[in-house]
Amino acid sequence: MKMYPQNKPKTSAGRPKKKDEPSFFDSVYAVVRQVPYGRVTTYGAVAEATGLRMSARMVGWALSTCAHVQPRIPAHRVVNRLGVLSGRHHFATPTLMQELLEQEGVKVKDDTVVDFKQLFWDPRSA
DNA sequence: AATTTGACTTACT
DNA sequence: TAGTAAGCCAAAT
Repeated sequence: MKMYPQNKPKTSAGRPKKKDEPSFFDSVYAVVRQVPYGRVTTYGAVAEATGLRMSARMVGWALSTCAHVQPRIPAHRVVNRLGVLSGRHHFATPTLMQELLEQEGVKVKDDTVVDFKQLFWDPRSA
């Protein structure tokens, strides 16, 4: 059940196989990197920003690979549409994501971002 | 090569 | 109001 990629995906951020064809992952990374400090966004919003609109699942997959990608992606700023830290268990430690958020001034309670609606950052408003 | 799973979301029953 | 179904695309088994 370990769906973790042993090898870097050929479409990883660092090595796009096609120069003129930005991969889905690259787009995700680009968007997530644009998330301001102390703000959060959702998988759906990122997916929409990348053109995949509702394929938010892929955003999560892309972020799963981001852990070993060079330009470290602030994946802790990406939560599901409810503001829940659904991906916390994919970090180095399950509590890392929450701690990172709290470090940035984002209050997290019960694995959910407090005032998520206010802290939500829409990629389209970049 | 086909099937299953996955950091999700929306819509229908 | 809650539960179930489908959609999305890619990687792993």
